Formats: sequence, structure tokens, C-alpha cells
Amino acid sequence: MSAPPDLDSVDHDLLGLLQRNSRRTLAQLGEEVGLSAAATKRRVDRLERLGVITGYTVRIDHEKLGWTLEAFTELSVMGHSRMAEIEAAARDLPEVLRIFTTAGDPDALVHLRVRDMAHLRHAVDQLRSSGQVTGTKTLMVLSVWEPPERPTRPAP
Amino acid sequence: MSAPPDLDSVDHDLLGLLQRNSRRTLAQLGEEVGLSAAATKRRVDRLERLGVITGYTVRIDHEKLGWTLEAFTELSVMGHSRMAEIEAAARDLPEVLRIFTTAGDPDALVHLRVRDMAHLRHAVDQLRSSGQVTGTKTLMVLSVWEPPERPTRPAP
DNA sequence: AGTGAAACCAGAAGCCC
DNA sequence: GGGCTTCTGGTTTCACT
Repeated sequence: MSAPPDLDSVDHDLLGLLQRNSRRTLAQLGEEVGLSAAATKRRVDRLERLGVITGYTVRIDHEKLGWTLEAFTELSVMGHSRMAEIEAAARDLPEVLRIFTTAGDPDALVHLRVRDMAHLRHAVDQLRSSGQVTGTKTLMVLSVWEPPERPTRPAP
Repeated sequence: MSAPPDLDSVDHDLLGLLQRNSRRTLAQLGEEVGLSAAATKRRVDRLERLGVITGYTVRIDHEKLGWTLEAFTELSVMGHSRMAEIEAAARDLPEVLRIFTTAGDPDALVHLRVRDMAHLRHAVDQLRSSGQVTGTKTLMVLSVWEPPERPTRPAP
């Protein structure tokens, strides 16, 4: 495990700005943090090189696509299962957004997005059909709140 | 609630490509889906106009920034609390990634990212100090698995 | 709905200070 | 860190299928 690279407040501001809108131009970015476009490019290039910025992506409104339901399924698995095996139990479902293996009880938390209740039922059935899984408990998501994106913060 | 806009498979492919890397040029995008750059731009513009694409952002490796620990805290709250009040109980913590209110037990799931165990302890204390919260159970995340980004899928 | 071409110019890339 | 030049690539408009 390597020590975190030392980033100053300008770097953190840039990350916050890019997180809100990665299509700002270098000139715009520079203006907001008080740097020239060239200097800003050097900062951003460095953040990419350090692996702090791992990619550029697009935010998609999945509700608009008809995938309107989210859920979390808590998985309990056989005592001898290794983490990789737990992940394998859920990895192949297209409904899976993320799999979190966890310490304690339950053993994993599977974040799902589905079209409707029938679809959720089907996805949970798939999870339960894995040989590793000994039990599930599903929480249906009623609402999601996300914080406004702010500058990232240093780890002192 | 409005009906999902009708997108064809090219639109879904474009969304998948942009999700993997939103910095592709229109010419590159077009080549991969078999369209000209001009036609590709019309597609992307439409997806933005429809609100399917809600923004462009950057992926950040928070571990590299020293925020190495993730957790989920299940919240139980007073019986009379409304969803908005539940969210309010967690909204002000900078450690909060997302708040999911859920149907059943628990009442909400709070996704946290913290620097270390002492920091987690502090964050959970903050959650517990809300007048609404009657109990918490915290799951520490051991690993996170995310699927490779693929084309989005239609909702038939 | 799509194509290809041409013209324009913003902005990224690269180099020098 | 700034400033300058170069040239890619986004954007618009055209006639056309």
C-alpha cells in the first residue's frame, strides 16, 4: 500500500469541479482555480498519471430508461466460502450494480437495479440459486439521496 | 411519471461506450456504432435533451486520496419519522456517499466513506446523535466489485 | 432518418520562457 | 508557474440519398 500522493487544495478543487462537470475546458477550469490553462492541464495530467483520476464517464438517468426500482439484498453464504466465491455468486446478473462483501453479518450486500417487482423477484431467485448462498434479505429502496459534489478532501 | 423515450440499440450502445469513456471523439464513437460523426452527434444531443444523459463526470480513486474505508450503516428511526427527516439525520456528514431510505427494517441504509476506523467511529457517533435515530448497525466493507460497463438495456 | 464535404474556430497539445 | 503556436476535432451548414 502506497502513501497517498500529496495534493494541494487546488488539486482538490479541480477534482470537485471535474466531478460536477468533466466537460469544462482547461481555460474555464483554470479561471475557477486561478491558474492558466497550461498550468491547469499539467495539474490534470498529473492527477491522471497518479491514478487519482481513473476515467471520464457519463451520468445516466436509469429511471428514464425504465429501470425504476433499486434494492439491496443481504447475502448469507456458507461458512467456508471465500470472498471471491461470494462475488462469483452474484457477478453474472445484469441487475447487479455492485457487490460489497462485508465483515460480520450479512456476508455481502448486493446492490440491484431492476425494471419492476417481477424483475426483482427473478433477480433474487437467481441469487438464491447459487450453491454458496444460504439466505437472503432484501431491502427495497424508497428513495436515494446523493450529496452535491464538492471538492474532495485531503487525508491529513 | 412519463413513458421511457424509445431508444434503439445504437442509442444503448452509445450510452455504454460513453459510460466507459466519455472522452471518445464523435468520429470514434461513430465508427464503433457504424455512423458518421454528424449522425453520432445528433444521437448524443438527443440523449442529453431527453435527460437520459444527465452530465459528464470523472471517476476518482478515493483510496489514492487516503479515504480507504467504506461502510454501510443501517439506521432505525422513530416510528413517526418521515423519509425527509431520516435523510436530514445523515445529510450533513461529509462522510456520507449516499442515503437510501428503505421499505421494512432497517429504515435507511447510509453508505459511508472514511479515512480510518477512528473516523468511522466518529461518523457513526454523529449519526447516532440525531434525535430521530433509535439504533444503528454498521457493516464494514471488505471489498467492492463493480461490473464492467456494458451497453444499457431497454425496458421492454 | 442517414451521408459526405467544406469552412470555422474553440480548445487541446506541445514547446519555449 | 505563464505565454505562444500548432493542429486536432467539435460544430455548423450545405446538397444529397
